[in-house]
This record gives sequence, structure tokens and C-alpha cells, in this order.
Amino acid sequence: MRHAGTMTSAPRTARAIARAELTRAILDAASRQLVEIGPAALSVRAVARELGMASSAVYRYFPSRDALLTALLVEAYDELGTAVEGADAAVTDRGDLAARWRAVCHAIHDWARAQPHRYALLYGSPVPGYAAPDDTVTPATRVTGAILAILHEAQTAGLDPVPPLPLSSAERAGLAPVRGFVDPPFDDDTLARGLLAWSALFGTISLELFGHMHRGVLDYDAHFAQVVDQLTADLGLITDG
Amino acid sequence: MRHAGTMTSAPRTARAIARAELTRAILDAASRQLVEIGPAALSVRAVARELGMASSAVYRYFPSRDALLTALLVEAYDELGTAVEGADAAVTDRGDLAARWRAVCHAIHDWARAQPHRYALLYGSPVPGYAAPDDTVTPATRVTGAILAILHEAQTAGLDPVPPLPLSSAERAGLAPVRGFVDPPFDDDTLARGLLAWSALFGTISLELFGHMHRGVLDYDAHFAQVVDQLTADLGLITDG
DNA sequence: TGTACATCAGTGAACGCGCGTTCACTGATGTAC
DNA sequence: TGTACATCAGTGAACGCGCGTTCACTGATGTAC
Repeated sequence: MRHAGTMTSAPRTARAIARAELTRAILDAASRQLVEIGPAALSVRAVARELGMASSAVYRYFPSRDALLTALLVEAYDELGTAVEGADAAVTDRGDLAARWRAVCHAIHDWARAQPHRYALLYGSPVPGYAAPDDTVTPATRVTGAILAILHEAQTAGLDPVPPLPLSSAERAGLAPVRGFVDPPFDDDTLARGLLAWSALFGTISLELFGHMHRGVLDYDAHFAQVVDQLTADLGLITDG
Repeated sequence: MRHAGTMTSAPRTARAIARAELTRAILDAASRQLVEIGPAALSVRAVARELGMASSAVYRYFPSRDALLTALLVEAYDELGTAVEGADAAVTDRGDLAARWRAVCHAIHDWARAQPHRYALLYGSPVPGYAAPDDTVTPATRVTGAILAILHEAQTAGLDPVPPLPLSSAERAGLAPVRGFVDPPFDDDTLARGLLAWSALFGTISLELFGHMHRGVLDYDAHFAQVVDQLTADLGLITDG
């Protein structure tokens, strides 16, 4: 029994081609819906209407509204992951960790700015009544993975972040999972500055996109660049200087 | 023509008392709805149902669903503002800016943890199709106001943050609005470290509450305390030591 | 290459439910004299 | 203190609309021989 729907290899039959195409069209239409009415109000019927098909037909492609939402989440995480990994990989001098870190940060920011509603889907309020299944975990990991890889290389290369406060013992114990994401494990200083940079990075983007800088900051791009540069310095990624 | 609904002074007539009480009950029921179905799906009919009244009766109190949502926003901002200002004011040594900053940060965190859905209403994804009217601006200002006041006192007291990178000219120009929130205006260093702390503060809370630390950090309270301590140090709020 | 059968995509009606908002109306509360 | 009128709260029906999901069905595509 071969299953047809993995989409990893090129489809052969006309049916498979049509299916792949319509699956895409449904996801695109759903994505457009996200912009106007948000994930909570995402509607199978509206998607079908936009595509000019019966609402029941959508159920040939996604078994439920929540499955459609999950597919949107997975796709958004994957797109962002691809953008981030691509930006990282585009830095030819692999040892220039400051450049890689900046590239990753700006890739996230650029993607978020271009797709604010999908950013909100990933990093904004959780959708009430919807629990993301395990399928979303792996794609969600890619962004943090890219960040952690850079921090880990910095540690291995002996780059020291601006010395943070010593970790409390509760904090040290509580960070066991992150510490073990890499081998050899993160030291305290990298961990502390790394987590702070992570918070500041997504905090800046969220505050910007969700409208909280509106009355205080005029030039979002300049501000973001400044934040990233500062984090680069605090993480000690600038060699020599 | 006296208007009855300002709610600033105690109501006199039985009608006014009943009105104030039902207004509260409606807001409370709406607030409870927020937890289960989120702001986008907030429903006048469901609120009325919970209170055992006709849905049309709610319109005697709030002219529309959006007005009800606005009232929830204003109330949430005000509650958070009160909590933050109260925490600040509870620090008896007004010159101990580190203690005041810590108190403010933990007040925000505590409130957000106790009321995650209302935090999400304020700092999560914007509600699609809803534009917050000007009524929400003033209450929204209280939290940032408390933070800015502390930073401003620190600057006046001559406390120096950990030296940030020099601001680019674009960034310097773009920060004109925040700079002028206080008099004398903020200097570059306080501004840079202050905005970074602001981002890290809300970034940490949002990442925690929206589920992104789930796989990496075990002890949220220890982590938040560590972040706040680090920000306190980076802001240079610790005198002597 | 041709036929017979199985699989699949898409339809349209239906079920049972929800929503925001308006409106004419009843009955209670408040106020002016 | 009592009466007459105005104001207001709350009702229930209605308008016009939306939703997710199921189901029996048709017609096209794919496959085994």
C-alpha cells in the first residue's frame, strides 16, 4: 500500500498534481484569511468560497479546521526557519559569528515585517481553544536552533559575552534543558546573555509589530538595527573590533 | 443637564446603583469569556446568557461589541497600571531605584501570570478588525510611565548604565519622541539601555506566557528574577553594590 | 489496446448551532410641581 | 405627601448572516488484467 500524500517526491498522476495544487491554493487562501480575520476566526467555508468550491470539498484535503490551522502553523514555522537558515548560510565567512548573528536577527525581523499576521500566529497570543499538536514542534525548533548554533560556536571559539551576574542556583537548575541542547553544554555566561538576547530580540519585534512603539520610536529599522548591534556586542560576538 | 455615568462619584439613586453593578457584572462576564474563547470571539450574546438576561439588554450598557472590548482593554491597562504604580510606591526608600525597578518588573510579571489572557489582550496579537480608540491611550501609558520615571530619576541621580554602543544618527533622530517624554530629556545611554530593557522585559514575559520557553526553561520565576537582576545591573541602577 | 472495477474529488443539501444589532413594547424608577 | 409625566432597564421576536461537519450522490481518474 503506497500512500500518495507525502509531497516529498514529485507527483506522477494528474490526480496527484491537482491535489498538490489545490492543497497549496487552500493554504494560500487560508493564509490570506489570517490577514483579515485572524487565526481564531479562520473559516473553512470562507476558504472554500474564495476558491469557488463547495465547503465540503475542503474536507478532502484537511480533515478539520484545526488541521488546516496546524498546517498554517507548520508552514509558517518552516518558511521562517528556511529564511533564517538561508540568511545564516549566506554568510561566507563562517567564523564571523557577529555577521551570522546579525543576519539571523535581520532575517527574522524582515520576515516578521513582511508577514506580520503569520508572525503573530507564531509568536503572538495563542489561539484560544486550539492546542498545537506535536507536528509543530520540529519546525518551531529551526529558528532557535540557528541561534543556539551560533552561540555555541562562539563559546567553542572562546568568545566571552559581557560578564553577566552569576546565576542563582534555582536558575542554574532551571536552565538544564537549554544547557543540554548542545554538546559540550553551554556555560552559564553564554546561557544568561543568550537568553537575554533572545528575549530582547523577540520582544523588540513584538512590541514593534503589535503597535507599542507607535508613540515613542519613529524609525523602526534603525531601532532594530541598533538593538541587534547592541546584542551582538553584549554577546561578545565581535572579534577584535 | 447632568450626566449620570461618569462613575467617579458614588451613585445616588437605586437605578444608578443597579447600573453600576450590572456594568461591572457585564465586564466580569466578558473578562471570563476572554479566558475561554479569546478577544476575537468575544460575544455579546454569550455575556448576556451568562448573566441570564436578554442579549439586547447588554446594549443598554455598551453600545456595541467593540465598545465592550474597548472597556475591557481600558480596564486591563488600568489594573496593570495600578498594580505597577502600587508596587513602585510601596518601595519606601524612593532613592533605591534598583528596588523600584525590580518591584515594577515583578508587578508586571505577577499580573501577567495571574491574568495571562488579559496580558495577551494588551501585549499579544492585535484583535483583527478592531482598532483601539483613543480612550485606550492614556491608561496604556501608565506602565511605561512608571518605567520611564525610574529611568529618568536614575539619569538625574547620575547613575550610568553599562555603556551601550553609540547611537547611529538615524536611531538618534528616530528616538526623538521617547527622549522628550521627560524633562530634562533622556541622554543616549539611558535611552539605549532603557529600550533594550523594555524589550527584554516584555519579551521574556511574552515568550514565557505564549509557550515558547516550554522546552527550554524549567523554573520561570527564577528565570524572570535573573533577567530582571541582569537588567538592573545593565541599567546601572545598583548604587555602590 | 481495451475493458471492468476501484478509487477519489467535488457537489449540494442538510443538521444544529452561533452571531450583532434593531425595534416596538412593558413595567419600574425618578422628578417636577 | 401625592400626583402626572418623563426617563430608563429589560424583554422577546425578528432580520440577515455566519459557522463546522456529515452524507448520499455523480462523474472523472487510475489500475489490474
